[in-house]
Amino acid sequence: MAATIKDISRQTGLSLATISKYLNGGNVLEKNRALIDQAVAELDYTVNEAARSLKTKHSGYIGMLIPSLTNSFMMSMVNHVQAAVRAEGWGMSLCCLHSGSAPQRQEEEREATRFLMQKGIDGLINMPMNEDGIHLKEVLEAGIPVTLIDKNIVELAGRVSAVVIDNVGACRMLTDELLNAGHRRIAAVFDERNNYTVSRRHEGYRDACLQRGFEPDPSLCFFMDHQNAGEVREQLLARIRQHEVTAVLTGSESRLRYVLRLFREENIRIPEDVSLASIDGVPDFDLAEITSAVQPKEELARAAGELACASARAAIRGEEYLPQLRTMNAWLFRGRSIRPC
Amino acid sequence: MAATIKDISRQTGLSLATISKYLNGGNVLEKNRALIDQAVAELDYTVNEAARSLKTKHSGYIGMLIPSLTNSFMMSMVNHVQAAVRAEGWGMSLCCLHSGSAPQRQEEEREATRFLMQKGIDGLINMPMNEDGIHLKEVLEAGIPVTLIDKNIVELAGRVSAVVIDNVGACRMLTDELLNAGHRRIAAVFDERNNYTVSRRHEGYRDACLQRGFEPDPSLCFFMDHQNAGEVREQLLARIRQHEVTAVLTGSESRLRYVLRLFREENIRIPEDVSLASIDGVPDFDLAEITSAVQPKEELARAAGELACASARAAIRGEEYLPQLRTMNAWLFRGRSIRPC
DNA sequence: TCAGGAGAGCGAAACGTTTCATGCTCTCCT
DNA sequence: AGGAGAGCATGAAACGTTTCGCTCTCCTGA
Repeated sequence: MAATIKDISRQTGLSLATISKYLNGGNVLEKNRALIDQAVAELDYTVNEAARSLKTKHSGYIGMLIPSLTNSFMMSMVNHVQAAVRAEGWGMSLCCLHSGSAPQRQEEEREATRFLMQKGIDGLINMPMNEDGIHLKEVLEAGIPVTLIDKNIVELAGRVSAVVIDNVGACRMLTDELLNAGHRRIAAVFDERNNYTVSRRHEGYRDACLQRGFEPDPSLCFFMDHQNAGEVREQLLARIRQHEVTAVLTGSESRLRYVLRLFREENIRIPEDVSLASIDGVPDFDLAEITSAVQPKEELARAAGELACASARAAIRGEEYLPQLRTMNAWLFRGRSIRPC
Repeated sequence: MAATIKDISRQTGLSLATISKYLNGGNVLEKNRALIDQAVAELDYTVNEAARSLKTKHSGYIGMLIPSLTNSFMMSMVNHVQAAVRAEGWGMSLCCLHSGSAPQRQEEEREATRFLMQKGIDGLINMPMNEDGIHLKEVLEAGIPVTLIDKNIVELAGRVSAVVIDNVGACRMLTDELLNAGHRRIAAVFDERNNYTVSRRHEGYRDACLQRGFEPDPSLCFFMDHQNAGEVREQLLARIRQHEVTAVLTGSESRLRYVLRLFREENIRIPEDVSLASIDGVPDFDLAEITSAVQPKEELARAAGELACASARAAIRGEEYLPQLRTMNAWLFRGRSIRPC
């Protein structure tokens, strides 16, 4: 049976209060400190987290809730959030969603949030599916600090922390790269509409074009979801074949993959037949050498982890903690997927 | 302030014991059931897991401990273990290692095991770094059931459950595929030596050759680690250039990636210059079309998750649970990376 | 010399459950 | 009518911490 503080008390002759105080960083006399240390070592004592949780009302866990775990971006987030959080002594309780359609996932996200709350978390790191943040309402009401990662929710500004990429800048940078190579008829393939990230990226794409004095052709801008994949495919192929499109910009790893597969199936060569640039390469971008905006994934994740720990600590101590918004920049990887036009 | 069982007691006039019993699936009178249900709904009661843990000595968490989270295999494991475990009502506490070298990782694995134990877990799912399972000793002593995933530890047979791939069969199958195409001088590139999975895979490779009546040339079999990467590279290239090797077998996703990068850098074409087969493709194997043994990742992970939950439940109930060994088969994906020799 | 205060230790209560032993109330049978 | 026994309900103790309010000791400075 595991030793308890009572056993330490018995062995040292000190009271529970004193021992608890010392174990939590309080001051005790040198000789008592030695006594306790010795007893702890001999009895192989470790604090019972359940009892501590009951008393202190915090759990020692940071929850992490993400919409899926099927691409290297997410993997990196999980990996480095975990590292950051553990380095500060917190456990990480992970939930990833599995439902197929977006509305189902939104519902699942609400369930999963409740699940994590129920298990007990001191802070929540979330890449939200519900763009309105409805699922975070009760989390915040319960006084649990929330850190958004990769996707911000404007309605919650000032109430939650967030760590995001400068999506506008990243997409502008990529588009500029294509524009500099002389391309003007640039198709863009984004994820589904009505999504914070997507709209920022679209904005960057449009910005870059406007700066060159032209409004991008809206019919070249695709927001691809499960519904319209086939349609997008046809449109895109037709435009490329008719040379109405000389370059393609993909707005995410998943869309890049889709486009790469499409090109391969249709024997469209990069960059001979069409130039390509993308936000985020596939993990082995050095295999494919796609020019891409590389997100500082590790920094992003670490920052989120650290922010979450800091705010959880503040919440526990009852201190005020003001939510932070941190924005990071992607850098440009120049591959061989663009040729001058 | 969150409602407690006492509030329910006050509102319904029933005793704590009755309410607790009902909440845990016990029998109460129909009218009391209704009373309690109503009070729970009105007060928005949820059980305090910390208090429950303190009393029952279990935490509601399954720990998952993996050596890294940097390839799609691991990602799949995490993703589907999480799904399986949550479906049964358990939380998942994730730890992934980050140290560079193998000995450091082994030490980190021991630390991380202690960390998880300290946080409190009812079961542990582990893909072990320490091949001797030394880090699992105190876990088992504490009566916490362990489920190994992907790598078995023979010394622990009968004391832990395990879910693994038939590595021998998978590698034999791949080697056969190369042999059937007429290849005889097949180089093999495995992960570092002294590793359960690696030795099984090597066995499969050797088996297949022996069955054709020849012992594979040991100098064509590479066990690549951080130390000898450069050497392996030179050797392998030399052999290929001198046509002493007509096909390459890679023993893992990571080694496949290494080889693919190497070939690209050196302008070695697949399958024109050399044939290739691999355990596990890269995630987009349909891009690369490498003939590979595809592991049933999802089934593997789900089985591990379910096994862990089942044994945790048994341990909690104080029932005997006998550890299981489950072996799964990989299937062959025929790409275009092999040409007849 | 003595008031005042800092520093350390202590006892007891509290956190919200579960569970054991006991007690009560019916029902049903003889 | 009386008794056995099934089926529920209950009071109280226990799980292992933390923390509040108190006491005691010892030191400082006027």
